[in-house]
Amino acid sequence: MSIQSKQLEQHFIETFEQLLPDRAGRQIILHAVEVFSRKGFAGTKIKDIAASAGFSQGYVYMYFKSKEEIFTRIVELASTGAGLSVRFAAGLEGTAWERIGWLTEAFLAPDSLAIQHWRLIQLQTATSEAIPEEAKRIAKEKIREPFEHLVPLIVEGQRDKDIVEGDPLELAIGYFSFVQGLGIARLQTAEQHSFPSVDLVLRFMKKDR
Amino acid sequence: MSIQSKQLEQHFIETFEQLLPDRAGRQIILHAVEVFSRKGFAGTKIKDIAASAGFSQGYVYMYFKSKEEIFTRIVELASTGAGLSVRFAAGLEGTAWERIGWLTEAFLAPDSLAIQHWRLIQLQTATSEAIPEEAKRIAKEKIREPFEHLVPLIVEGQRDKDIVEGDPLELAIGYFSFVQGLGIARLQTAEQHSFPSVDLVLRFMKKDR
DNA sequence: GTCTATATACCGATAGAC
DNA sequence: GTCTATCGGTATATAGAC
Repeated sequence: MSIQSKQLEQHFIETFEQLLPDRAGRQIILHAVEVFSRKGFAGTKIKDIAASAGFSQGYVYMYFKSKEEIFTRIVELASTGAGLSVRFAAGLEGTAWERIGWLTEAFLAPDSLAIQHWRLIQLQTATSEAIPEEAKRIAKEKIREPFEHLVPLIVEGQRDKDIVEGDPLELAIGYFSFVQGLGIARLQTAEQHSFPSVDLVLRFMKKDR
Repeated sequence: MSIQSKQLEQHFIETFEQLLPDRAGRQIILHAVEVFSRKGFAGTKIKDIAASAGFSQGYVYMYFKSKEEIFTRIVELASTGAGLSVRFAAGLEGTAWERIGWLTEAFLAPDSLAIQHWRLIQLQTATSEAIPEEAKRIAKEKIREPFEHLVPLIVEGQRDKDIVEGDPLELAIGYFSFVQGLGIARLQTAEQHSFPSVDLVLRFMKKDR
């Protein structure tokens, strides 16, 4: 794994460290992310989160006024983090093609399970109606950010003759779809070998050689 | 849209027509697919399904003994259908590359919303723990089938020099991930233009030209 | 065949004890 | 600072009415 993609993962983790509340509230959020990502919003009981964090059921309400509030807070963090990751990658030293490669490497890393959990939350937010209205609103509002940082990177790569010609937004949608799909596939397939490499993933947008 | 991918869609629909029960049971299943796909297993109330199908809440229990049974039955149908679609595509007349193209076309068709709903159920089954144990078991058991039909097709495409060299299973995982990711993206992005074409999607596995 | 009414259980949220 | 007890609402599943 490259130094740059490790930096990216580190940046991702540090960003959340800052945004998270202190003490018990932090424990609750961190465990809630994990439980929500496995069971979904409706399938998660406050008792599950409390048990996971090592507290009693009622104690959670000392820090959050409702299940909705916990979920909405998490969606806000996840949505912000997605945009920041891409922005950080875009700001690294290197060609556009290299920077996209590092970003992809970080996204596909099998051991960055933390990132996977946050992405599962985003997935639910995107596909399920049974989540708080405010969470939906926030997610919808922030979905543009990753695209806003990736599209200029793609345009630069096209100028460098590394990326195929065509609508940069179409390429960006293809990119995030592919990466998102692989993140899901990684969770369901047991076999970690035979998993697509960064080079194979980026081949769809690589200019003919 | 090609004749072949229309045939594929038609085959998909007809397959389910046969597998579905008669009369009210069928109506319940069809509406349950739609509601489950929008709200998830835990987020769906029997009342929602009943209301959607035009029945009272209690009436549903004349045909199914529990919510779990409805969901499990749907997962079984969806899992079977996924394998059959790929098998049908593999059996069409044409080169391996053409057949993969038609399959992709059918998968990405924006108007085949029925297919999208079935796929969302599969998505939930793959990513959520808050679903019936038997549904998980069935989904896990049947996930191999689409791969078993696509891998030989990829090998054939490699022999024809249309598909890049490399582990066919890796390419198959990449393919289904990409298509799955695009299916999700289609549901969240409003803009239907700027959506990746079949050619762009398949570019990642196309042999250098 | 279809609906209404209800038993039973569970969960989110609150209040009060230690 | 943390837990236990409980209230009120809601959902599943059943039973009985039309």
